[in-house]
Amino acid sequence: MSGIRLYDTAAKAKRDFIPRDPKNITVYVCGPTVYARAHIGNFRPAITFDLLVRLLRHSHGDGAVTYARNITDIEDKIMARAAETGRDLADITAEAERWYLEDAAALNVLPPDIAPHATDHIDEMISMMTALIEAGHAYAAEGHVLFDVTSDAKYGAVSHRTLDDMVAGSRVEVAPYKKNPHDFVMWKPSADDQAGWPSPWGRGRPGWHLECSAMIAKHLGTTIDIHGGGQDLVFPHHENEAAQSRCTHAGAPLANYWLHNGFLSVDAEKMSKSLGNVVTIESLLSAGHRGETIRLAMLTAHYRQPLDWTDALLTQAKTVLDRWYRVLEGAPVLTAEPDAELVAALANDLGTPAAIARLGVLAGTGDAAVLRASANLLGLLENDPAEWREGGADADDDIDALIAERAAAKAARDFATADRIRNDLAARGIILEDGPDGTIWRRE
RNA sequence: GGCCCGAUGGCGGAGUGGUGACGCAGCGGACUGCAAAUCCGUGUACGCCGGUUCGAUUCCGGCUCGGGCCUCCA
Repeated sequence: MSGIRLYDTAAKAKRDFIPRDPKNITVYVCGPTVYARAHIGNFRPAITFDLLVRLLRHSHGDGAVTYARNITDIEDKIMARAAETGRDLADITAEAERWYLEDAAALNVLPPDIAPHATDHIDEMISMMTALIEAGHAYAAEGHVLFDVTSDAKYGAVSHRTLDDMVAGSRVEVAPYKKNPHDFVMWKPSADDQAGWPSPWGRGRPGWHLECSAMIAKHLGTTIDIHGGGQDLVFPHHENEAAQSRCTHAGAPLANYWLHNGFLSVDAEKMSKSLGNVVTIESLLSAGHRGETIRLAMLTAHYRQPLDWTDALLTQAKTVLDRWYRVLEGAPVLTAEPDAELVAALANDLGTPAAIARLGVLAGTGDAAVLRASANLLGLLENDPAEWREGGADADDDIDALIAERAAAKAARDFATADRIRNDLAARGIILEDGPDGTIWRRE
């Protein structure tokens, strides 16, 4: 009994988390489609489920969790990018994947145990489609392979909508080769100049939903413990994954718990290219924000709540981190167990706001070891305190000299000179703090 | 039109059937040559209308507003 409770989208309720096997917990999260710089919204699931995996490892042991996060490296957006740039598809995906991993590392997002690529699993996908066709759950038509949603009595169970609901709201043009308007594509034909693979139904490429089902089955098994993603993926992506996998595996569920993170807006508006308000991790980092600041800002809201991304949010996160790091600086680095109340807060459906409030209390006690251990569980306070304060390795050499000069001026009661030095440094983003042991500086 | 989620002080953000956490900002004080940092103190909020209840922000119903999905999307 782990004491962990998680909100399961399919059950519409918080449920006690009971793993299939406490020594082998499986978690799968839909990772990025690699064709461009990822934005902060893309990293909300990455951070959320990184935290979940850290918590599961804490409660069940480091070796008890297998975490997979896929890379979607074949998709129409990627193909469009290749066509418009004339670049090789593999170049685009390799570059974008490298960017994604760099950004993830900056945010203290641990690498998953398994990072399967869609294009490495074409054979598994073809096997799955073949099995589904044989079982009467899918059919081939005009080079496509489609899933027959009417063949699956449980279709709609994850997202809580029925085929009747969908028909009522449908405004989709029905492709002529579909038996039912809501049948979805698992395989589609590729033109000669498009990326494609040979298959029993002709040269083509997989649909997005199929990739995840095939990769989960191969790497994690028929039924996994937790499947995560953004709330926009509930339908159709996860519904379709669930249907394919369930029908391939004689009714066995794909996942026992479905977790979805809420959406992120920027200055109260949806992030979109047309509004020009897409915020990438890279742009925040080059503006001088640090990954840990971004991570804390992201965790201030509960993962299922909407979060509005603003400069004020980042500023507040930086202020709080500065304060916590001050508690660590100068304190001996001791090992400790994370605070029990903080763990309990996280165990309650990843209650990061309560956990962060608890970190504030711990900082107030001055117990650096417990503060550090507890914050580390959230992927925070992992830097060296002095390096954090000075903001990295690019410190200018003359700061110490100027501080000494100011100290001399102060000793001579030449406060005009002392204040001029302090103001000049402030203009460079260097804040001086006078203490009993002399003056230290920190990055603004 | 259908399905789902949300609405708490200046801002961020928990939580609870019965004095409404915590953080940021603000304000007052201590400290400081003055600041910064730190410490102490401090004000303001539960979208609207009904219902259940001795009592609702918390439960139920309706409404309004916002978000997600129904087509690619974290």
